Amino acid sequence: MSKKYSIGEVALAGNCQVQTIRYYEQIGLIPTPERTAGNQRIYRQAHCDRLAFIRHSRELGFSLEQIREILTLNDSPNHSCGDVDTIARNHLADVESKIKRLQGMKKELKRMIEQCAGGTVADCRIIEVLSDHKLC
Amino acid sequence: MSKKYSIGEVALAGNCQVQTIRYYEQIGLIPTPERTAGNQRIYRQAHCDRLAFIRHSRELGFSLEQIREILTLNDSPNHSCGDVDTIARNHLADVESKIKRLQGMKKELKRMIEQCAGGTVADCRIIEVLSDHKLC
DNA sequence: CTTAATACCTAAAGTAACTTTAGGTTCAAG
DNA sequence: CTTGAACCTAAAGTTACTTTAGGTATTAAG
Repeated sequence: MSKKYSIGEVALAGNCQVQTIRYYEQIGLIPTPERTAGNQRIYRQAHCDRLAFIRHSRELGFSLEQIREILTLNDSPNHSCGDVDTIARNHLADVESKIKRLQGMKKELKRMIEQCAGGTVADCRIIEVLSDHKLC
Repeated sequence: MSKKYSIGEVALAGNCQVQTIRYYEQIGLIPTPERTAGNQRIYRQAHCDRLAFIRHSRELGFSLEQIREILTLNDSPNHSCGDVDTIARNHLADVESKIKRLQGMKKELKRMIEQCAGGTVADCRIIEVLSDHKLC
């Protein structure tokens, strides 16, 4: 049998809180683990991998329902990859647009910091710059 | 006086729902607007700009409290620029880290899409790629 | 001028994805 | 064998909205 891990160890490795793991178990995203004689959860490598996948996907901006979808497909692996592909492609477009806008914001913040040296907020024009109005 | 807008027009321009605007008003992020004789909200350009700023910032991942902070400074423009500078610098660091992580995501999503080309999920390495386990 | 379809109003409850709190139990070090 | 850290459950709280329910206002059509 593979190595055993406590919930605390798994949380540390998965970069989340202990309660978050219990929450994922509660909503059925992670299978119920074995328990010790004293009722404490015992995890194995497979649990760690699954949690890592979930946490990583969350950081990539997938919703728990999207993740559940992918995991379900993965759990019954005779599905075509196309569904996953569609989800990933949609997300890629989203990520690229976010990067673009953040780069714009970065530029503006830098400009602000430079210009801001010593005046008052009246000269700062943050909102004007960032609201970027076209409609209305 | 500047042009008047209904809440529906402002919502459309700001890319959000009508209720979201009322919510922002309720939590004090947007000033209470004038009303028609029949009690309906009337907005001006300044409201639209403020909403655009909020929505834009939200899309870029800032919390309402962070946004409130910047707006508060902006609303009392006799603050020294030092306050804004500090906030701006913090935001800049935040933005830069967001960009970095999004670029990581982008790379992985692209890799996912490539690996995913046409097979069944059994051949699909997404989960392997995304779980990316090192710890545990 | 009246009617019907929209768009608007308030207040309250619901949602996602967690986090915090409260009140215990178990485990591991000394 | 004790004590402090880590674990347990159940429930309530949080953020940023969205949905629902039950009305009122505005506007285009007849």
